[in-house]
Amino acid sequence: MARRRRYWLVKSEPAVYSIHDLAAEKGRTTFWDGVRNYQARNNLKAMRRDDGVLFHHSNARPPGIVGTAVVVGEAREDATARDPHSPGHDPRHTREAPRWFGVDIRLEHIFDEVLTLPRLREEPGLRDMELLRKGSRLSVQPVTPRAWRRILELAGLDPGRPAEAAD
DNA sequence: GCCAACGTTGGC
DNA sequence: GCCAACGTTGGC
Repeated sequence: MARRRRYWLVKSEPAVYSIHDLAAEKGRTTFWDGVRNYQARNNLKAMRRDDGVLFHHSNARPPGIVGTAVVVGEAREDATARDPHSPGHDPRHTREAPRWFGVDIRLEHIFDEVLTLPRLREEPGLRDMELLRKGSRLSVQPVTPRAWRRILELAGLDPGRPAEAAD
């Protein structure tokens, strides 16, 4: 009955919103909003409570994966799309017919060291990651269980809950 | 700062 | 429906 846990990766520019900003939030939890790409939005909508999230710093020096979070609430309307003063304002979005969504995530771990893109590229097992594809821009992307486990190993963490254990 | 990659827009 | 123009992302 239980759905298998899924894994995701979200990007954020640390100058805009870093993992340390997430750490400073009440309950270390935030509503992940502002996504304005349909594929990324569809990934947000596919997220379920307890899914694992890799937190990536883009446009950073160095860019890389800096920690993990967990999905604590499923997709709901991104009200910033209704705010005329928001850069993500979209007049096609209404409360009644929402077009854009966000999810609630809670910080789990901040890695001791950034897993930089060059470091990740050294890993044969991670070659297929969307993140490492040339020109990859998708800001919310799926991660395979295998990649999740490898990345947590590289970060020196126990991959945690036995994600692949019998349901 | 450069620029490749890619999504979106809008004329036709 | 096509596709050129344009804007954005994000590594380097």
